[in-house]
Amino acid sequence: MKKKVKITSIEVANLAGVSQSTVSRAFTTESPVAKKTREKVISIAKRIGYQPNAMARSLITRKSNMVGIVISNVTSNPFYPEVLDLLSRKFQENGQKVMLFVVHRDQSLDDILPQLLEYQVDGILITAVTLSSAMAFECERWGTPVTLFNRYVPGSNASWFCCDNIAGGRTVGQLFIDSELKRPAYIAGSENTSTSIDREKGFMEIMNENGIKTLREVGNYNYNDAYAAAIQLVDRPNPVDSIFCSNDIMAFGALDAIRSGMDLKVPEDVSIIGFDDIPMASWPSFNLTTVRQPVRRMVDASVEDLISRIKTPEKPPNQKVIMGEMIVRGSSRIPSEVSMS
Amino acid sequence: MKKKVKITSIEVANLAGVSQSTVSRAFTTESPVAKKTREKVISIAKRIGYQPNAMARSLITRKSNMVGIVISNVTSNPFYPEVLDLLSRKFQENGQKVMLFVVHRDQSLDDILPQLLEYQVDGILITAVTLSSAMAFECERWGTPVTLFNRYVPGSNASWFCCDNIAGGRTVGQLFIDSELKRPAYIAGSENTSTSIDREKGFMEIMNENGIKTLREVGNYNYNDAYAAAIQLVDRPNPVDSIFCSNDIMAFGALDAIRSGMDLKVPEDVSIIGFDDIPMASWPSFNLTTVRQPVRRMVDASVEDLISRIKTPEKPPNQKVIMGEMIVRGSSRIPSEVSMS
DNA sequence: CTGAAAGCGCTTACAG
DNA sequence: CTGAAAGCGCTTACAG
Repeated sequence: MKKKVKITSIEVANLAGVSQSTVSRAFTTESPVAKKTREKVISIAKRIGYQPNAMARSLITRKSNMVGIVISNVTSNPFYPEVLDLLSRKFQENGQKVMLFVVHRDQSLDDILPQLLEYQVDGILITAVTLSSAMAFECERWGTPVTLFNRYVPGSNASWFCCDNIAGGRTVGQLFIDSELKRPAYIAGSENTSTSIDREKGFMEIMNENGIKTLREVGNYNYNDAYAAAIQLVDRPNPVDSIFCSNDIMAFGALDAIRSGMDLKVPEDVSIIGFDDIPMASWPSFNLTTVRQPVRRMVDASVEDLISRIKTPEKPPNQKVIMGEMIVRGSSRIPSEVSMS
Repeated sequence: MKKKVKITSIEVANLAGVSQSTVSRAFTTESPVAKKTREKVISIAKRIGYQPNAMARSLITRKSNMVGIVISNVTSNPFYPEVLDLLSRKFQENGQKVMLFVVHRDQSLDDILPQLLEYQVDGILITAVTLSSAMAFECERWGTPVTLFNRYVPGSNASWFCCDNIAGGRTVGQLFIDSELKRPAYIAGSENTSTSIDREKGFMEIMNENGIKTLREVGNYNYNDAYAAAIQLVDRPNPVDSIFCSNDIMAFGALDAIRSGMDLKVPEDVSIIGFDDIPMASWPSFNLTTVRQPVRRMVDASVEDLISRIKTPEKPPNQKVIMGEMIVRGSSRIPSEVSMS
């Protein structure tokens, strides 16, 4: 490969017979340059393959036009690739470049955020990862706004946007009750995530209000653990007749466990409801009743919040909960079936 | 949010009673600094929340320690989130930050690569996207190495690493033949992708060698199109008895179409084989026979190639094809069944 | 509208 | 081992 020869604005200036400042202005839309001068500069630049160096520009303007996205579970839950796709598209539309970090179980945000700050990102969007309040403080000290997607940190001044997980859990509980299901269970995601905790909270509230006892297993937001958990719930003296899984992937595991593992029928023997409404939920193999997360609105809200706080740093953070929607498909008994029988 | 007050190395220098150069050296492992001096500087830096500005550093060192990843299909094929996850992890382990671009159908690489170059990325990794030779030239002119993952550009000096798609297609064809299937079909991915073209090529070679006529539909690498395509192939006078789908997601569509749509049996009526071996392929709902792409080896090879060409720009590009592995599950008839019958 | 000059925050020869 | 100084490639007052 050819030796890297950097072309700078000075060379363009020489070729165009103008000063370096003028070349710089030609590349900034708002700067005052004679139309003819700009055209000449641009055409020479194109010819010799010149483009302004974004590092140098960021250094002097003190904005990088980069945001950091921190995400996890890209591989274990198809919901997050979609979130990432929408987020990155929306940032691109707003002229922000994306510096990406995919977090793994063994990694801590404490190692990642400093790298983002070092690169002077204008803002940070965190999804599917919990932010410690120490790190929240660190970002605040740097003056870098942080927005959380589907997580929250009480008492920090990060913005956050969540699906209304408690309300979602309640809706599922109510549907079970309306369908006259008597032995419900909850399969939790990862124990320490607010999403799983809040969905469980809403679900249990309804069950308690109706005096219904509920079983509980942990599925860690993955297919295999949920598969095993579902077997536990059904392969017992007094088996469960309905399972609420904290996400769709686990619901698929439960579904497969009930049908292939236990040779029972869904929804006749067991009703199953998930959470997310990923595209696969509507496939005939699953046909899953689930709570649809309003991804698009959550993404729009998060990105707009972050961008507006980048523009106006004194803006206070936003914290909003957005309603999901129950999507009834074939994996759960429905109230009308009950009344018809 | 508090006003952004930037802390620079000068302030650390003043507090520590050393020069700014010494502060800089304290943050560079190889630089000569007295151990005590370094410790003092680092501790003061930590206290006041100082970290070197990566932009300024990149400007002078002429390396950004950033690579660009360009990807698409993150949402439509679970194979790519996994690729992205592994790629970004591997780059992180090598101290490279990742600037991410998710490409959509309406977008062209021609708009994206200049942004990457503007930000002075040290190298570019492109996956699931085709690189025009004009753009390949543009990167070469900038001296930025490019590595392709599962794509290739003939005649450019980009590196590339592909699964052996032709061999994979041949293996599938051979399995059909060994299983005495007589009416095979191919469901193509997106028409202009080398992956789909090469898998088809290998498959058709075997069929031609054995004088077997083959049907063909297009599934555009997505579930719904493949579902429709499978119906076409089966709901006809002389229906197909085996379908090779160019990826797993399409195989799921075909599977659901055959079972739920047409009420036929897999593999008794129709054998179905996919390509990728995404995690879902082993779920009981699908239990899919498929060709496993050696993702890990492909990722390792790509990242190592790119990093070594960043370090040593005069290195010639590598272009390698890596063997996949046939994973036989329940969605296809197998030769032994035939011989037993 | 345009140019000369200062400065963004670093790294790194050069000299001591 | 340490400091003073040049310079990375830009943007942007300032003056004309």
